[in-house]
Amino acid sequence: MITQTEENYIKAIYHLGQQGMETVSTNAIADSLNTKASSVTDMLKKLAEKNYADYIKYQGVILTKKGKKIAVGIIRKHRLWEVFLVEKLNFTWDEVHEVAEDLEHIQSEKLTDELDAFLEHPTHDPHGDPIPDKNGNFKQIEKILLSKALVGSKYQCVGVKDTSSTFLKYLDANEIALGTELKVLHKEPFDQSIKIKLNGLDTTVSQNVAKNIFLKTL
Amino acid sequence: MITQTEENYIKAIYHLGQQGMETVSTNAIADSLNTKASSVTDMLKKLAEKNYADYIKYQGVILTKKGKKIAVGIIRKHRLWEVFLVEKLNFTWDEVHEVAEDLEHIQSEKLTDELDAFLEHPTHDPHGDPIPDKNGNFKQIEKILLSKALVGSKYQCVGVKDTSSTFLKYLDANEIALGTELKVLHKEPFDQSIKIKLNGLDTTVSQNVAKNIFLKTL
DNA sequence: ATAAAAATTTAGATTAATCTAAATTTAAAT
DNA sequence: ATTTAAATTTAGATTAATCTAAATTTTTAT
Ligand SMILES: [Mn+2]
Ligand SMILES: [Mn+2]
Ligand SMILES: [Mn+2]
Ligand SMILES: [Mn+2]
Repeated sequence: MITQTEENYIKAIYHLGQQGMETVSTNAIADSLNTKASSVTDMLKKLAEKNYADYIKYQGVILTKKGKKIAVGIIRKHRLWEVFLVEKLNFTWDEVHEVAEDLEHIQSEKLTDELDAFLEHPTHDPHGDPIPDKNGNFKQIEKILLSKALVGSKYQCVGVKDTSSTFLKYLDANEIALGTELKVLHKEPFDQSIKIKLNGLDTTVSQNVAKNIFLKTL
Repeated sequence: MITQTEENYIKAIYHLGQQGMETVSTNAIADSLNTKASSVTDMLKKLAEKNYADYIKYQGVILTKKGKKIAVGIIRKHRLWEVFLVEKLNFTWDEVHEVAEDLEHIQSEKLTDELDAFLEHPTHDPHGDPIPDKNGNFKQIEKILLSKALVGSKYQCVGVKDTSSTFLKYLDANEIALGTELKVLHKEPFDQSIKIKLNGLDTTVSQNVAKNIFLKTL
């Protein structure tokens, strides 16, 4: 039996460790879950106790195979629900994350698999993130951040890092969506802002924005 | 802020009080939620404290207007999800209740209303129970239990009281479904079992079964 | 009207998740 | 190599939900 709270911690560890391969610090988890470090320590002991994670005092935590499997299952559900909300229930991409945060904890293998089939086995969620299949497999496509793109090259927008409503609404307002093509015109040395050609016209985005847009080379 | 547990208690009180009009006893709630009476007492104090219910020590509990509104909202979600699972995700009517028990607690007005629209505003769930609309309104159709039906009369099956998987599977095996027409042939005085004509042939059902099938007079 | 039975509440514990403040360990800086 | 700072853990409390066992109230039966 696994609680919703345990699931949220496991998912956070997975994401912070980039697929659960790296060791994750107590404070990083506390920040990402908006809790205090002492609460995290308590939970890490429990997760280790239940064999979802390997944890060494003061040294950080890393998911076990069992923990990774749980994480991928939750992420699969989260992303499938996001697709459902956008494709079937008229949600916009900035509205889905919060609701999916709860729906991802519903325990029913049949529900998940039938939802997957109903949506015709989508491979990516509304933010461009890949959806694990029933066996937990998915391929991360080659993508780079706009902040690391090369001046003069052409790219296609394939994902976002920040999925907050404010950021996604900013992208909407500036007509940046998944699939949008752009060319990097200039990178300002002073503040790292980037000028791009987008839908015919020139736009400048801040470094903060550039660090949250994933691109694929064209 | 309302917890999932509080919601489950409120729903139970609503159902036990037949739309929350009657006073409900501590033990009745404990039975229906599989908890102990002492736990119920604690929760009743809390529900009263939060103005979801009026509670008098030793005298029972009844929902306030605020409590009833919560209850109807949860029931609306529960039944909409049941329709979704059957209509869109290939669940059978005996599989939906358990999952809906969790889905009913997802808090998102947009989700509920869009789901309602996506399903084309269904009026009844897979067990024949009416689905409250956005304002909490619904009409209970005139229905009687098979156990109280008149010998010689014709009826149509419009609902079930027990929604357990075992009971619903029994009905499937005996080809009794919503919409099925039947005629009451005989009521056995000894054990209250009832002989009915169903799909052309004669069947006998126990009193226990008869007490869980709702009929509409034809 | 009493006594016995049933229902309900209280008292005292337990488990999960969280917090603040203090103690400890590790990392960084002189 | 010390000292200082940062990160992490421990100690001790708190809130929600639950339980068992004991006490109280209400109901039922004599
Ligand atoms: Mn979550
Ligand atoms: Mn997403
Ligand atoms: Mn429920
Ligand atoms: Mn139902």
